[in-house]
Amino acid sequence: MLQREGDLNSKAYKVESGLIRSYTIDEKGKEHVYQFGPEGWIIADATPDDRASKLFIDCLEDSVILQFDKDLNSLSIEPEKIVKRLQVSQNRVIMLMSASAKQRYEHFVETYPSILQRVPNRMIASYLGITPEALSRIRKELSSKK
Amino acid sequence: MLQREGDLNSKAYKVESGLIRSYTIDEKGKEHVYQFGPEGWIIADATPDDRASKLFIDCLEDSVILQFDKDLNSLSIEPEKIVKRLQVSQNRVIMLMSASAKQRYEHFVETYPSILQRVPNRMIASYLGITPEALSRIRKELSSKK
DNA sequence: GTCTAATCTTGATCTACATCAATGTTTACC
DNA sequence: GGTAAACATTGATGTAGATCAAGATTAGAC
Repeated sequence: MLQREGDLNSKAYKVESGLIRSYTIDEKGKEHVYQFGPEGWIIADATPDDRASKLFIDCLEDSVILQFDKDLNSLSIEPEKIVKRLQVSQNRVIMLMSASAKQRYEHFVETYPSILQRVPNRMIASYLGITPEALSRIRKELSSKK
Repeated sequence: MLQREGDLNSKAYKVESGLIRSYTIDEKGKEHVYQFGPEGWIIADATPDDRASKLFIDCLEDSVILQFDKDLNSLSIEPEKIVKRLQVSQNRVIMLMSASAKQRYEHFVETYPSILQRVPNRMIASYLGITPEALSRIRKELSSKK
């Protein structure tokens, strides 16, 4: 566990090896995966530094993580990385608003085939914004089609 | 209309006055508002510059817009603005995944009270990821509570 | 290996929101 | 100021995906 909800929020985590994730827990106690972070990715809570963090961050595999301050002046985070994250986030919003659960799953499979192998289905479901049961049925349907 | 889906995607738009919006149109022809841009905001499609744009951008009011290249080297966009947009986007994803339509509407009302006055309800609905009918019923329910 | 706990699957039922259709209400333009 | 078009509301019905519950499978810990 690298960071909890409510923690001070000034750190970013660069994944050297392994796999981490960031997620929220809602009022019903349900987890919602915001992001997976495989090797090379930087994971951080984008809420302002002086506010309490909204995200939990933890490791899904044995990992080597570089922790550093995310303040802008130090420019410790490359701007392209931020823009890249914005791309991902924009895409995610559009998918959540306009695509069905099945379409979102297919898109995930195409976009992150390697992550698919490495995390349990319930976390994929959580990332997609659906329940494990719904994902199971989608997978069944897709596999029978082939 | 400032930008269409499929256009080359190297521009950002700074709103001096007025109000603009970015949105997608899905395969069924339905609009999905990605962002509203009131005075002071910068609106751009975050997809890579060399790819075709996924977003339409147009004006909702008579507006004065500054258009400029969004390439990073020129640093024409202040980094804080990008981080700010990332915050908004992260929040949006979390809301879409974990909150009901009613909660999302209440959050919108608190966060962007001024925009509420300036755009038709159907665009608010679109931003929230629901239909105008659903929004109408939510509003009815909330107003009767008071 | 065996036992326990986590995960995945399957079925039955429920619900939030979508869709469709009709009517009412603004808005804007000649 | 009348009239057409856009927008908002309301009701009836449909549906994707949630929830609940019960097995089946897999994976770690000893």
